[in-house]
Amino acid sequence: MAEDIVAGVMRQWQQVLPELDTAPMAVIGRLNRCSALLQQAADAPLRREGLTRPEFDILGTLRRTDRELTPGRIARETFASGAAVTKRLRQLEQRGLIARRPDDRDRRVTHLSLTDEGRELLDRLLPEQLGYEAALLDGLGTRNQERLAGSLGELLVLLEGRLGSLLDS
Amino acid sequence: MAEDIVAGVMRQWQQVLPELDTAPMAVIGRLNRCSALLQQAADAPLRREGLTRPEFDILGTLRRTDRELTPGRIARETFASGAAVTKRLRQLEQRGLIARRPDDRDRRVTHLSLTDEGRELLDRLLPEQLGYEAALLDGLGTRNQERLAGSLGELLVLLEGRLGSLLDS
DNA sequence: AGCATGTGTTTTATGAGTAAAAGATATTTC
DNA sequence: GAAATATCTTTTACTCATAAAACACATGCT
Repeated sequence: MAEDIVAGVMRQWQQVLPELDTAPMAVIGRLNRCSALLQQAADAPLRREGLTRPEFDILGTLRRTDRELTPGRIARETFASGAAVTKRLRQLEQRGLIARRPDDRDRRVTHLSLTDEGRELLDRLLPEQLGYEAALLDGLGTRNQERLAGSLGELLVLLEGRLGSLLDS
Repeated sequence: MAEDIVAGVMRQWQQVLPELDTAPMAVIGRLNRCSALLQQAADAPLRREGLTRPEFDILGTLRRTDRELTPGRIARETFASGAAVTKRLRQLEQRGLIARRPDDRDRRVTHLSLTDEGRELLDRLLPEQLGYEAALLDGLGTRNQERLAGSLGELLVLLEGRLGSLLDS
């Protein structure tokens, strides 16, 4: 069983400051490091199509909600700022992957939807992307993946809940 | 047991594309989301001291390796670009937290170390930071944290190993 | 000795993201 | 009906990170 980078870091701390409780690093440090590596590694299929991950997320959001969405709604759904969404939408529209439709009653709002081309690209790319990600996780073992997914789910619920109470600190 | 955001997204996909295998999302999607939330939430003690997380990492790296390091070495150790390290070192030096020493023989290289002030700041801040992170994880349960740390360690070993073979794709 | 090579650091140019302000228009209130 | 208010989108200004070029110098080879 090889040692990962974070374990090495924790061992270093133990030698220099033996009384330090480094336990949180085992979870948070590894989590951040895994995320960084995955984000760098896991988007290869997307990049081949000239899409960034946030752009892909917008296409996916439109596909899975299966209805028109406003820019503001997309911003909330993808946890991005309005400005970032504006830029991505412009880019996606220029590529012909999404289309705008003005609202009938409220001229401030526009509704976005996938074009046929956009849907075709996504439906082709998504299984490929998921397959690639599955390959990255291969070697963990199905049982381990399930446990990991479960634990992360609990943690995520915890963190989402705690977001509200973070305004205090 | 509440449902997390990723579970909701997976359910949406299941309704629109029932044959899609969304299993990787359960791990990778949650992992990325947790990391994003943690990075936003977990650095509060640092920010109070006017330090960014990457700056804090540099101080920590110097402290735990317990010897002088070159900028290049720090860049590799903290997974940052050389340019980013240059800027952070300048900032930390101006604040008097680190000191430069030119190499005796090779005038290209400089050696960096913590000043007394830098070490004092870190030794005060690190336990506080770890305590804060521990509080964030509280509610998961010790057993769950250990399992999570173990699974993430395995995944990390896997991903680190796979980094070399990523040049192929 | 002198020149090429390699290594380590810093600067420059560029791109991406965000917060805050601006712009546009509907809705509410008086 | 007019003015204030609210909401949604887009633009602007700024920060931060990176990649690539530029720079500085030691080392190795001839």
